[in-house]
Amino acid sequence: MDSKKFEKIFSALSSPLRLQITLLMAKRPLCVCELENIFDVSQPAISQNLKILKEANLIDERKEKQWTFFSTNKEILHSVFSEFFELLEKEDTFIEIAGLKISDLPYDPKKSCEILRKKKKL
Amino acid sequence: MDSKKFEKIFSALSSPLRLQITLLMAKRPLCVCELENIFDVSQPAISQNLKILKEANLIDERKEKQWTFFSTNKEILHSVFSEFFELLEKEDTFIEIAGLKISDLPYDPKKSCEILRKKKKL
DNA sequence: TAAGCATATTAGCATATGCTTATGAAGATT
DNA sequence: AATCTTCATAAGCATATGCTAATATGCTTA
Repeated sequence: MDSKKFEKIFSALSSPLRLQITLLMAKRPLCVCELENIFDVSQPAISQNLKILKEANLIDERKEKQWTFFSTNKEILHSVFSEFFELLEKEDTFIEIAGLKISDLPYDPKKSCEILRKKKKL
Repeated sequence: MDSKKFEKIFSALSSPLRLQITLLMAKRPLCVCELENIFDVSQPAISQNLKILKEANLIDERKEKQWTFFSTNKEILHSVFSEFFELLEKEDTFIEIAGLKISDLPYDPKKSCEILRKKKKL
């Protein structure tokens, strides 16, 4: 299961500044010079954080005259979160290290741990 | 706006290990000794990560005999993510540092930045 | 072509994070 | 009671993160 996408998005949204920026940019597009004044941080801090949001695929950008306007891509946010919930509800999960599915594990920790430890030794 | 809750949850889910643990525990309750064998990390690493998930309010725990079973609280996940999307769609947002709403900002960066800079100096 | 503005990038630094090993505490088992 | 087992906590360390100041890039306009 590839969860890099989720990690990137959750990580991008885990910083107070980036979360606020994301919420603001969901209302309307904003440029770096506006954001730098709205939040009291340096211009590079804004650019760096926008880069992280961009790499998480969370924002759109559009150049207009001398400015670059950034905005939150709410559609992607919605679709990724939907995917995440599908994964949460998916009936079974493969346990890579042990080469078995979670449904193969007995409910008794004594037995399940023994199975897992054996698998690990191989 | 209080966004600590969201930061905590996003941060909790931003680590590969915690994300995997969360997905597994969504399928069924698991104890520390099982998790420590499923993922190849030390027992304290599991406990510490469960603590972070617990502080984000993402897991339930239940003692049974000598074990403590942890499971993902999917209801809370759903409700918090819903709240997050409401916040995303909320029509207006207050810009604390400038003492104004985002809808008060003109669309022209030249004007908006000037307004913001003035507000900051006060 | 030069100057000015918006944004990106780099280097450097302080703090946060995430693991390990060692140890502690509480309940279960002998 | 003594020992195991399970889980939590603490200390220590390496790496990651997030800012600032300095600098570069690239576009716009005089």
